[in-house]
Amino acid sequence: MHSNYQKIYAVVALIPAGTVATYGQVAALAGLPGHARQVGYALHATPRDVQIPWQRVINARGEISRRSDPVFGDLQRRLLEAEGVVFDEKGRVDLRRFRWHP
DNA sequence: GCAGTGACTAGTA
DNA sequence: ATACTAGCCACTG
Repeated sequence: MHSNYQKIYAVVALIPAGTVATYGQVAALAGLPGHARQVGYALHATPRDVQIPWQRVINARGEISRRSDPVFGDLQRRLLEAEGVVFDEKGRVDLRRFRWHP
């Protein structure tokens, strides 16, 4: 397991319920500025035994990023809504309201 | 080693 | 406001 993945997982684990963080934000907090794409890749490759709130990481536009299997996007939105995160009519989150401020 | 890929982003039009 | 672009960089075959 790559240590950078562990750093990313550690940061994601800190995001409180009801808030979200962007890929770039997670990368920067993990000490890996400019590695936003790797955050997405790391989450995609998260082992089942590593349990982290992956649903709280969204893109810089406040929306859930498209992936190969859309079913995970639907799951992500439902998980966030269950935590109190509100989506607008275009499926976007107001980052001014819900972004995590560590 | 090289080329393709992707849960990204900031800039430009 | 949306659409496209270039830059990004670890992973994979």
